[in-house]
Amino acid sequence: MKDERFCNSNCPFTRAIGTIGNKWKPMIINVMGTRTMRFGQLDAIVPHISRKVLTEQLKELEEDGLLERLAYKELPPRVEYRLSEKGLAFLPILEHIKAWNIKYEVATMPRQSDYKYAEQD
Amino acid sequence: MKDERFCNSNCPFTRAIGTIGNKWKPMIINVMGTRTMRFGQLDAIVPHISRKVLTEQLKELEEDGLLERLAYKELPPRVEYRLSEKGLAFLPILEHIKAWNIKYEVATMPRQSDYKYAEQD
DNA sequence: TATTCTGGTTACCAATGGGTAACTACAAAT
DNA sequence: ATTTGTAGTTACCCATTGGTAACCAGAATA
Repeated sequence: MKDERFCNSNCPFTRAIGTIGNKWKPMIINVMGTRTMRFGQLDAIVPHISRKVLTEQLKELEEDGLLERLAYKELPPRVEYRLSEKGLAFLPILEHIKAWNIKYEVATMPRQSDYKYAEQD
Repeated sequence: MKDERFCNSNCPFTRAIGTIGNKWKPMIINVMGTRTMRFGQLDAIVPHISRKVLTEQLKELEEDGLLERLAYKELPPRVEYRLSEKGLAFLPILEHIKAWNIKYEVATMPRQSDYKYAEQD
């Protein structure tokens, strides 16, 4: 859930953090990139996320205009998600974060045996 | 607390999100900017934060090399915080986020009567 | 007939996040 | 002698987050 105190702030930066300031949304946006993806794909690719949380976060991202949801009236259902113009405009920021981390990170690298989930990159 | 699953990822982006992917750290970094600030100042200026949470987040930011802590051996104690090179390098990213929000935000503005706390900006 | 497939929703429970208030040390000021 | 001021720490407790598993529709497949 979004923090209403932040979203109701008079500061645009505070409002931005209220909107995308958690760990799940940047992960989802980064995974989607310019692709159109279905719910099941996102569930499989976004690391460590559960269906419940994915559903919540996708709903909020749609409400905030970061992504578009296309539901096909088929059975079994098919739903496709893709970033809106606003969402796409956020991608370069995520690239900066990645570059920043690569440049400055000093922490020890994880052992190969430490990770169990497939991730992009 | 940081999410160890994220911080132990083999993906640099995921690790970055594990490090700064919450709402408090971007807020603290943004408030500090290039200034040197004392604990009490941060407590007063960072919106909605409590001393307990501020303590935790400052400790993690220091551990992750984003800021430096200077404790003077005086009474009453004086502690000063300022961003490290790594922390300063994160500021442009926050500026991008602010600009992104100003450009794309469509949500309704808060009524003046809605906010009670002084904030910078 | 039973299973599979998809994109959810729901109930239940455990873990985490976060707020408040009290407490600390000790010097300086009142 | 008491209050003030700083930068926390701690205990206690409530609220939020998040995980798991079960369940749904309804057509296609075996």
